Amino acid sequence: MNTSSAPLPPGDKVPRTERGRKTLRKLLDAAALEFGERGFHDASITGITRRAGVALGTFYTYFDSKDEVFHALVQDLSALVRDAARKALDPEREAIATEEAALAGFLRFAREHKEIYRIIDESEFVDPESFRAHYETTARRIHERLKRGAARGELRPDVSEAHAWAIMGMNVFLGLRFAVWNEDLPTDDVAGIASDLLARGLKAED
Amino acid sequence: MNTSSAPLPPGDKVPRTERGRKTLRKLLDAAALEFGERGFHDASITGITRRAGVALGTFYTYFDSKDEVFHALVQDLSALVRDAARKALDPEREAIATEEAALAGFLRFAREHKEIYRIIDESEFVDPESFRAHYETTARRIHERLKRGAARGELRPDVSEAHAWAIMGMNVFLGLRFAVWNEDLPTDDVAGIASDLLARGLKAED
DNA sequence: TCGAAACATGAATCATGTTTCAACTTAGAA
DNA sequence: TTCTAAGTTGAAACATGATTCATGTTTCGA
Repeated sequence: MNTSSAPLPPGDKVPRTERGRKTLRKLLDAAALEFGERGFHDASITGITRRAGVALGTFYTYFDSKDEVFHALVQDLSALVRDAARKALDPEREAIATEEAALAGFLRFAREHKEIYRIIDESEFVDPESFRAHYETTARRIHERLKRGAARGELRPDVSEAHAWAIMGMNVFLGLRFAVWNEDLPTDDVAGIASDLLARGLKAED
Repeated sequence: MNTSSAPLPPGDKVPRTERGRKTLRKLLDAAALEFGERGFHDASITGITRRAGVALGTFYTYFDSKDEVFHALVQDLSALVRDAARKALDPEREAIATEEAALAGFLRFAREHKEIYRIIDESEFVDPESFRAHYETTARRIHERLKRGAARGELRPDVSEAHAWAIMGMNVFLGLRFAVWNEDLPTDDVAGIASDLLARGLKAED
């Protein structure tokens, strides 16, 4: 299910052979399923190894603990989300259209990977450092884009970190509502509404 | 710490005497502390009863399980948040100023009650029904306000559910960043930036 | 003042699921 | 071929902490 090949850092237990790398990959993919489906608390190592088709003990060849897989997983998935969003970008595009494209890409991704969404959300409680890092990095990236837009004269010159967090929150909640919980509106429509909000605000036409 | 007097519904274990009601209140307040500080998983019933100053067994006079206290707590706190936001409202105010006031109230509240923030967030995993209900209710309330603003001609006539979710997401993430994680900007400044975004969008002045 | 219903207690029981470990298999270098 | 490091196995040991319950204590209406 997960095809990222980014080298995961599971402490000192890095696999040394091809077989090892494959097993590690199987475990991570199984963990994504297990955690995504049952949540951290209800997930069990047994469930992970069963899904991965390996014995219970094998798990401890690659991870020191339940918390550690979760951490590795968040790193892995966080990178996936980043890539998905980045793929939707085009530096030529105008600033607000860029945000629209990023959101549209994010929504499409979220629909395909609802588990990922849940896991990153849950990292707030299981692995707070990663959670914080994930959102701070994301916000920083948005802020960069906004500043670039301002420099080009497309956006107001006072775009700030708060604006970036506002946009990110918007995106996350729109994703929750229109990708994870319900798909009653096309992703492009949702992204369109959001970008229109960024462009013109909500005021009635004068 | 919690002064709400809303009648909690802990199943069939409603206290019948004054003493009982007091103990229940102590347990709920203790639970808010324990869950807020350690998260659902790391929180223990022992921790709750210790904080409440009662014996372990007493807990089960009022709740059937750990999940049930958490549920009762989310109901309790969700009502608190609602009240806090409502208090900041004034039907006379113009639509966007109303949203600004609501956010400002929310941010102040979040700074005072960081645990509450965490607990409601964590309900996504421990008590998904309540989580969903909390945000759907909140979004509905925002949407109502927006429609009222549109009817008064202050907002665009096409304000939608998506707008409500966008605003809610904005508020939640601004709360996370500028109330829970860091207080480096006055709540009113943050609310001002957000309301300005709603009013004019991000485009450069023409 | 009395008795029954409420409430409180905390040691003991239980359930669950993580982690260890000693024996075994596989891969691949010499 | 042979040897060794890497990888695999799953039953058993452990840890943790949620519940139970039999025994007091308190409250309060009659």
